[in-house]
Amino acid sequence: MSYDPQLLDSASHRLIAALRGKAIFHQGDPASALYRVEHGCVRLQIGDAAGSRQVIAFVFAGQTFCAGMETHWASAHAITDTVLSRFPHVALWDLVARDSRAALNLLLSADELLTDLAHHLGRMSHSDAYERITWFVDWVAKQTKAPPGGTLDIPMSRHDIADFLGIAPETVSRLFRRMESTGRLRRVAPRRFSYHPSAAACIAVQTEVGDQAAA
Amino acid sequence: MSYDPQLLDSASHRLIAALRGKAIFHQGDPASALYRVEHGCVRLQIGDAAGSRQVIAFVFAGQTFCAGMETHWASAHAITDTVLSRFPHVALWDLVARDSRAALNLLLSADELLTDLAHHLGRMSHSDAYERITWFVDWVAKQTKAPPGGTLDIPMSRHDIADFLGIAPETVSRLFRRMESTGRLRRVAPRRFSYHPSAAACIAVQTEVGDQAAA
DNA sequence: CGGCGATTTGAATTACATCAATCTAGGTGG
DNA sequence: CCACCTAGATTGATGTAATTCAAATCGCCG
Repeated sequence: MSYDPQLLDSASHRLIAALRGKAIFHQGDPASALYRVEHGCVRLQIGDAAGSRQVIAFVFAGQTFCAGMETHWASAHAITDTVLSRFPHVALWDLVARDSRAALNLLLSADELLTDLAHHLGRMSHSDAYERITWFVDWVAKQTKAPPGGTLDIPMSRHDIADFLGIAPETVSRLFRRMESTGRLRRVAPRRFSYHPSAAACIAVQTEVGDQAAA
Repeated sequence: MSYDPQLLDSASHRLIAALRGKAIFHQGDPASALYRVEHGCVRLQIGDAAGSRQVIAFVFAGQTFCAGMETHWASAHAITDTVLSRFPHVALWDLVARDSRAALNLLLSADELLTDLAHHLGRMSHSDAYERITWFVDWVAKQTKAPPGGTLDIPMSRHDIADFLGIAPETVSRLFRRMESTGRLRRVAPRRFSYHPSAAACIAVQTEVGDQAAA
């Protein structure tokens, strides 16, 4: 028994588009719907009074998201040009009344986000910056179904990645460079790489030897 | 419209006791109930393969908790001798069928934990260790309704606090010492303090002057 | 009283942030 | 179509908060 996004299709909804960088909803605004990403990528974030920003999650095609039942506890922004399905709350209650599986489905999807967040919290504490970046790249590859050896698009800015992983943008930049030197990534365009997950360990050793020779 | 823990009382449940240090459930075990802390304090945590531990939340009297609908994504342990109400899932579904408010109540409580976790994530990234500790102490004071100027019990170990805030136990110890030097806390027994939240800023300045004189 | 885990303290190290200066790509207007 | 322009990205140098390792101390419980 697991989460089934297709179940939502029988609820009333409409497609909406959001251009790159545009807000889908703002932290503090009243919440009235649940969303599913059909195409593109969305960023969920909270901001505090001091102006600092925490990116809570990136949502790729196929995933649903919301942030609060009554008031949005986070903002949502389109990272790329994005197409969304919007399911108003009333349509969801209607669906739940017609199909009891839907209620369980909603609870399971909420639980899924909770689990993700809990594990992300653990990663923030117990992993160093390089481990976080490598995890992040592998995670994006999985979300976008990028094949090993193929092309990997990482559509968000270095700043977004930094605010997600809790490190400085400069450090993100440096660690991407490090991943390239291990052969795990090769840059083919800005925010686009070729992805070689297996190349990590062995080439790292070669590079160390090379570094010593250079020094 | 907000969360109402009392609504649960009309669901079938029984009281259970957990001695200090005992597990209430384990990460990975099948989940079959929701719990409410009647007396004492509970720790929710996840552990990874490497043996490192992330404390997700501390739950005080009056709060409900669970970790997953089907499988527990975290373990729960009693920090002090604890009394719990256990609400089996079947009793909850029964309640939901009788009282439609209950379903919304469950969703709201899940959302509350999600919000807490999101803000905790932000704190871990954007606050330094001392800010985290002061926040934590103030938070425990609020949870346990400790009055300013009165006694504050902080029942969890330094290690638990460290794994919650993502810092080393030694650092926790040093920062508690720092809070004592500002007058915000005075130690009256192990894990028991007298609590002076307003004393923070002004006495901190006095201490700096004193430090300079001593140096 | 003795033992053992929890806590505290100290000294040395380091990973990361910060500050500041380029560099690059993509969009815009002439 | 090209030159500019600006936000994002990169790179280097420097500082520091917090970890780590190690040792002493405390407090609880048998």
